[in-house]
Amino acid sequence: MSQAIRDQRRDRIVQVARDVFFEEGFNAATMSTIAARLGGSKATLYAYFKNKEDLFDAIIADQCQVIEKLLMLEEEGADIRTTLIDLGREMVTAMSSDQSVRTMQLIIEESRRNPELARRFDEAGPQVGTERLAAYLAKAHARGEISAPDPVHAAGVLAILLKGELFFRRVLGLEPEPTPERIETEVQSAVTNFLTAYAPK
Amino acid sequence: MSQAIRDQRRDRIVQVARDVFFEEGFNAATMSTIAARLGGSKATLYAYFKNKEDLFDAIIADQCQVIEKLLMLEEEGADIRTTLIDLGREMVTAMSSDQSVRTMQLIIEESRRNPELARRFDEAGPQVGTERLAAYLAKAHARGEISAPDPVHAAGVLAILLKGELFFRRVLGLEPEPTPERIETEVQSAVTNFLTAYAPK
Amino acid sequence: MSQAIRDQRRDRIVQVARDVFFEEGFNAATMSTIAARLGGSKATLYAYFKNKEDLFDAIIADQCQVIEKLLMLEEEGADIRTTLIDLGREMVTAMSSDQSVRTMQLIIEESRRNPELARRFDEAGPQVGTERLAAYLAKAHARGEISAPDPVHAAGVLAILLKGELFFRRVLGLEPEPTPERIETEVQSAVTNFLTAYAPK
Amino acid sequence: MSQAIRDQRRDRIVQVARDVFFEEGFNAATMSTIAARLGGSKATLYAYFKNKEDLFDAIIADQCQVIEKLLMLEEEGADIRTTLIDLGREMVTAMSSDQSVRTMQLIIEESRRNPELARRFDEAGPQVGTERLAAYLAKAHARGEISAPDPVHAAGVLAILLKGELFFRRVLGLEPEPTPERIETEVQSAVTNFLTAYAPK
DNA sequence: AATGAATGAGCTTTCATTCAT
DNA sequence: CATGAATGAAAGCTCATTCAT
Repeated sequence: MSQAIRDQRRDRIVQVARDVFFEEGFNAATMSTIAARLGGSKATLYAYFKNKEDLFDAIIADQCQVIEKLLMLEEEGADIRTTLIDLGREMVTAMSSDQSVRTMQLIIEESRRNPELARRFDEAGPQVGTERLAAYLAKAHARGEISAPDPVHAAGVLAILLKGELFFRRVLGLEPEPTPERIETEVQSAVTNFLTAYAPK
Repeated sequence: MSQAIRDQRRDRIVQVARDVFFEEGFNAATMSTIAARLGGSKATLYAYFKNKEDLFDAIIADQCQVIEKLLMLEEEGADIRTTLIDLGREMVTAMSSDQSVRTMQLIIEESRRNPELARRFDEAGPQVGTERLAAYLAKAHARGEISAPDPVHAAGVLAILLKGELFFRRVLGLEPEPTPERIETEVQSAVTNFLTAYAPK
Repeated sequence: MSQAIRDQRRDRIVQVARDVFFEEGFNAATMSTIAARLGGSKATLYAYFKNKEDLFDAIIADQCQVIEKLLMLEEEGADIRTTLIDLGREMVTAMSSDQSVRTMQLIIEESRRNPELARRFDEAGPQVGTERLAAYLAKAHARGEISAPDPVHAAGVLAILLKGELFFRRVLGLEPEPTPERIETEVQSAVTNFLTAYAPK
Repeated sequence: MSQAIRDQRRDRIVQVARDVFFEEGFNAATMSTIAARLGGSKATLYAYFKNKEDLFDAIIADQCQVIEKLLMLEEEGADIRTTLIDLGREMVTAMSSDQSVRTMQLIIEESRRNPELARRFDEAGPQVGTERLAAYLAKAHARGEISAPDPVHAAGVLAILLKGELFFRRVLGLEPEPTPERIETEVQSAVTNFLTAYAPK
């Protein structure tokens, strides 16, 4: 019971700290700010997390889970174009969300200090997406709908076409979160290009 | 004359400071470290740059110029595949160099404080590359070598295919600087995909 | 009955706290460490002792009792040299034990904050020893075995000869606990010197 | 020239810090207090000493020098009793001065953290004193004035007789700095006892 | 113009101590 | 009564920035 309360409090800390880290970046965010925003004292923070770095890591881990969950949609038995568009929409929406982009930016800021973070993010986000695409493309290839003898590589190409310039500009902070319409356009274009390049011979 | 000496000294500061910022990141790099490495005093630094932020901005501006210069190669009159591979190799080499990647990472770290930096980097690097591709693609379309009625968009697609997963992983710190062989493979794959997708109808 | 339990619990606290204070010193020892080692909570500690200082004082008081008990041996009717060696061995063993030396070190660390501690230690340890020596020397003087018209002063001299450089170096942390052989040598030398200096005229 | 000023400032820091450490002990003394007393800022302190421990070590080193200087008196060609009294007076005065006693107390407080300090103090103070006594006693033995075939051991005995109970009580904080009269009494008593014990056979 | 020295402000972290349960 | 959680206060240390020379 007490453990439940502790977990609940811990979650609140993670939430608040995430907001502060998102707003200010790792260095500019101070434990004082986080404690103040929490309405508690710094010492309480340290009762839950050994140090600032640990707290930060916990937040990134949490974000990785959140992002992983955004990629859970099951593909339907529709035709390949519709399916890829559905999968693509989901991926683009997830990866270009403020949540995901800001996480990436923080990870990049800290990647020198802790390269492990980037690895974990990659496994929870981009790689999960690419794997799911690869699985589907393998089946599509088997069904003769596309010609992708190396489905993993093909998935990489599709993934990058989906991310596109948009994602790149997002990470640089040059673009706001895209509207669903914008996402739709990007995804359509990406899938079209992909299907043309990988059309069955 | 005194001005020439001043400019020379300033350049040296920029050089040294760039090394330190690259090695340590914006926050971890201290004015003391830079001054020590320079063999001068901190006060001298402040005689040339109003503050740390200013110095950093100057370094990014300098890097933008450097990167821009890396993209100056003139395309030859060879066939389209060869030409695109040449251009692509140049772009990928430039964009995935430690120089460029580290610059991007620093810009991302500071993008909240100064979004203008990202804009300038984009204009000096990625956009220059894409524009040159667009110009060439327009001509190729006119010659009927590809079907790209919107050459700017096509250039965006080619650009992203060239950057590929590699570039993202580079920025996340997950990959070392690629070998020329690795670059060659990536470029070939990207150009092949592009030419298939944009083949003349 | 409840009081008995309380006393028992208190004793355990004193024991554990003593270990921690001995290992870490007053400042480095934290109430958290003590509570953790105790398997209880800090608040419990405060139910038994008003504050850290109080707890420390209790430990020193306890140590004084322990040390006092080490000096309880009754001297035998043997010849003076044998008797002084027996008494001396006991004193040196007691005073140069880790227990006693560490206590002295802690007292010295805290002597500015609470000079009373040193007084109590002195009364429980060194003074007790000296008094017993004085009592015996008075009798020996009466029996004409030595010439010590001021037996208290003579006892002081003997005491210091017994402690010797060894004790001094022990307190500075320059020597480990002496072996029985080492003690024997020191005691013999001290008693010899003493008996020569205080030989009956 | 600038170095001279730096050294001067450093000396002032050592002086002030010593006072604070003497008054408060290592742990209770804070860098803030020292800086405030200095009229400067903490950062200045850290420009001269890497950290608190370093500053403390410098102070102890300085005190060791001071104490060593107190033991520089050259013994005269007077008779042995007078000479030993002169040497003894000097030793007791030096070793029981507040300066020396407080230094020892601080060293004891820190001896667990840095046992090296105690060693250096021992070498600068007590050992120097004992060595000088040993040198003189060797000569006196050669002249047949005393019987001390092992002059080093004899010097140890004399040294401990000189320090006496007084010194131990000083270190425990039980006695104020002794008056010259008190010192005289102690020294006379010690030398008398020593000369009786080591009288030529 | 260049420098060595100085500093104010602030950061992370710790700890003795106290409540609410 | 015992406890887990919370905290105010402070400590050591750092750094961008500014003077005095």
